[in-house]
Amino acid sequence: MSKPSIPQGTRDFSPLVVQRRQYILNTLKNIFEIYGFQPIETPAMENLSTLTGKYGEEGDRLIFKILNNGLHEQTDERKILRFKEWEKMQNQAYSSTEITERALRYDLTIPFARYVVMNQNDIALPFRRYQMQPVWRADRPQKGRYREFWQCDADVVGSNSLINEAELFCIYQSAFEAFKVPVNIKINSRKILAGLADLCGIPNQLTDLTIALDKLDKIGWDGVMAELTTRNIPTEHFYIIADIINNTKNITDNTKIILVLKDFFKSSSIGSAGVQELETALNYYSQLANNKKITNNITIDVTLARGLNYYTGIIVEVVCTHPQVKMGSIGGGGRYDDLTGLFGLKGISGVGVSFGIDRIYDVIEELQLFPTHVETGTQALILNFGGENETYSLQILQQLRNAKIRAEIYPEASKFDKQMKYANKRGITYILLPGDEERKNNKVSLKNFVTSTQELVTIEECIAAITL
RNA sequence: GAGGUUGUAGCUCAGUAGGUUAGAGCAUCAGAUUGUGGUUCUGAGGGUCGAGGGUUCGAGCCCCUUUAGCCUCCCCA
Repeated sequence: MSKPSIPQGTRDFSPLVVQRRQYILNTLKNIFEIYGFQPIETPAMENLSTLTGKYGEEGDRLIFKILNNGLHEQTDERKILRFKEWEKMQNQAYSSTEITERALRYDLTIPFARYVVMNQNDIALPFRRYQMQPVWRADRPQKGRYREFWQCDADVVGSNSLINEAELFCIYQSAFEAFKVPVNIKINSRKILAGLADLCGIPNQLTDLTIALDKLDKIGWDGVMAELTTRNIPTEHFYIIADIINNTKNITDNTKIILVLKDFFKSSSIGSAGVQELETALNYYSQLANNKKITNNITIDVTLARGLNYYTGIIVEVVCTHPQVKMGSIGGGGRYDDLTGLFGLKGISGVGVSFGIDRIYDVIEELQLFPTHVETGTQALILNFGGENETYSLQILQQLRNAKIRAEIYPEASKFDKQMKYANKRGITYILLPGDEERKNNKVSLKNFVTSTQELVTIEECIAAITL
C-alpha cells in the first residue's frame, strides 16, 4: 500500500493551526464589520469563461481547470465531437469548452464582480462586501506560496469617492495593528504610471513599463534597465524614469512627494489626475485616522505596479517591514473603474483590498505574535472510573457544559495512568476525579495540572474555580 | 514553462571506501505502576532504503531513466 499524500501546494491544518487561523479570520471579520462591510460567499468553481482573460496571460495559465464529465461517451453526434476534442487535447496543449467549462476560483474579486452583475437589482449601491474563502492557483509552490490558499477581501462598489480608499487604508492599519505586525503600506496610482508612459511617449507599453518598474527593489536599477531593454522600451526614455524614482525614493513625507509629482506631471493630464487622487485620498485618510494610534507607515511608491491588469486608479500593497521576515506582499488591492463592465454592467467603479492570510499566518508565526488565548481547547477532563461513578460523571459533565466550561469525559474506564497521560498530552488544565468517595459526598476532586494541586470541592466550587 | 536540490521506520535524520542480519533519537504499544500525568527505567512492534533498469561475486551507496517533495526564476497573496 502506498503512503497517502495530499496534492502539491496544499496543506492539512491541525487543531492549533486552525485555531490560530480562525483568530486571524475573526480579527479581520470584526474589523470589516465595524467598517460596515457585509459578508458574501461564492462557489468554489466558476464557469471558465467568467475567469479567462481577467488576470492577464500569465494568470490564465494558472487557472485550475476542471475536466468535464463523460468525455469518453460517444453516444450521439455532440458527444462524438466532444470526444474528438478530448483526444486532441491528450496529444497537444489544447483546451476548449467541450473539455473544460468550469474552473476553480482564482481570486475573490472577479467572482464578486460577477455576483454584483447577477444581483444588481437586489443590492443597495454603494455595496460594501467582505469575503473570506479559499482560492486556487496552478502555480509552482514554494516558500509562502501555495496552490490552495485563503483570501480575505473587502471591496466597495458603486462609489467613486476616495473616502473608500481612505477607509481601506484604515482597515489595513487596524488589522496589522491588531496583529502587532509592523508593515509598510505602499500606495501608488495606475494613472501615475500611465502618466509616466505618457511622458516617455510610450502609452502603448504601459504594461511593459510597469512590470519592469515593479521589480526595482528586487533587481535594482540596472536590472530594471535590462528589463526595459528586453521589453523594447527605447533607452532615451530611461532618464525620465530614473528621474521620477530618484526624486521621490528617499522622501518619507507624502506631502513632499506629492509636490514633486505635481511638478513632474504638470504636462501630463492623466499623471496629474493620479497625483490629485493620491493627495485627496491621503487627505481623507488623515481625517479618518486622526484619533487613531498609527504605528504603520503609508508611503507613496511610484514603482509600485501590481500585476492584475484590471486596476485603473489607486493601488496599494502591504509588506512586512520586520527585518526577520522575508516575505512578499501580504496584502494588496486597488481601484478598478469598470470591473463589472466585463460582465455587461457599465459605469460601476469599485475599490478593494485583499489580505493574504496564509502569509500573514506565516509572518505572525515567525515573529511569535500569536496570543495564547487563541487556543480554545478543552478546559476540563472528567476521568472515568466506570460503573456508578460513570453515571455520576455524566451528570457533572452536563453541569460543566451548562456553565459554559469546555469539558469532556474520558469515554472508557481505562487505566488511571492512561487517562492522565491523555489529559497531559491534550494540554488540559483541569482534571476532575469523581471516584467512590467523591460521589458519596456529592463532591469531586479537582486537580490543576499546571500547578499540580488538588482539592476536594463541591460541583459549584469546582465550576467557580475553573471559570475564574 | 526553466533551473537547482533532496527522497532510508509514523516523524527528524545517521549510514564510513560498495561487503554478512540497515541504525539512532522522538513517537507508538506493553511493563515497572489497578486513584495520580509530565521525569526516569525495561522491553516490543515497525523498513521491498521513492520507483524501474544497469554495472558488480556483492548496491542504501556507483551509472541511467522516472517519479514526488522542497527551493530559485517567471508570476503572485
